[in-house]
Amino acid sequence: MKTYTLDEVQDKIIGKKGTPNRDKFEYELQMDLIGKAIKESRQERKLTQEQLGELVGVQKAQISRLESNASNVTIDTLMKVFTALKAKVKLQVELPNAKFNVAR
Amino acid sequence: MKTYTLDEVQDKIIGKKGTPNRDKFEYELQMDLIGKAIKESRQERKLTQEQLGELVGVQKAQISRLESNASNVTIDTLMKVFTALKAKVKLQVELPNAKFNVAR
DNA sequence: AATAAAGTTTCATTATAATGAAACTTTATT
DNA sequence: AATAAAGTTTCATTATAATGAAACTTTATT
Repeated sequence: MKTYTLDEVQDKIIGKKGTPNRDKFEYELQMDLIGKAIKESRQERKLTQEQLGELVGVQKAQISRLESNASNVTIDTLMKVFTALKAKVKLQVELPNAKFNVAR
Repeated sequence: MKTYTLDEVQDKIIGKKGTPNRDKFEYELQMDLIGKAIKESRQERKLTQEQLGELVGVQKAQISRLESNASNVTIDTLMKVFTALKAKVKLQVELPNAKFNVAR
């Protein structure tokens, strides 16, 4: 099976690190994943959009929109959905250490 | 050189588990902790609110409000801030398996 | 093929997130 | 103690997230 480094794939497809396009893509990628995460979680729970909507307290249309990243969701909305799915959600923030830049 | 299959790349981008850590902060994704994450990250970078504001493109007042959870931030806002801080942010969604409940 | 179920899109409305400006307060520096 | 720097709060405005309803499309079932 052919394999790629993460950087190889990303560089080739979307440009080198630090370039505007790359930053934007990674940023959008995060956003895209939100809807994907909701959809996959819902399917894992074997629920229809309508059923999830009932649990959350919204119409199925709204679930559809959330899954398709139709808008820029708030944390509140995100939590309502994942709570309904009985999912544990964590935000992991990693600050790559800048020490080595200084060490030169 | 470490390589990845396409699936592994996906896992890496999405963030499954067992990811490396340096300065890693894990927060339960709750509204009140978002601000804390921003503040601690900013301080880790030794920036004032005004300096971070310049990087993000907003006034220091806005940074202050974000850090104090004055509102229900959107993913977009969150990403703008963490991108300015050169932080990597991952959303971890865990779906506790219901199998064992049934087993009983 | 018909029908039902599931999912999507559009339109319109309401609530509120995002934000600057400026006054204000708290904390640090001299 | 004075002064400067950093951070907070309030007021007002604009953009948009959240949402239902209903028509519509796609997918599954009979």
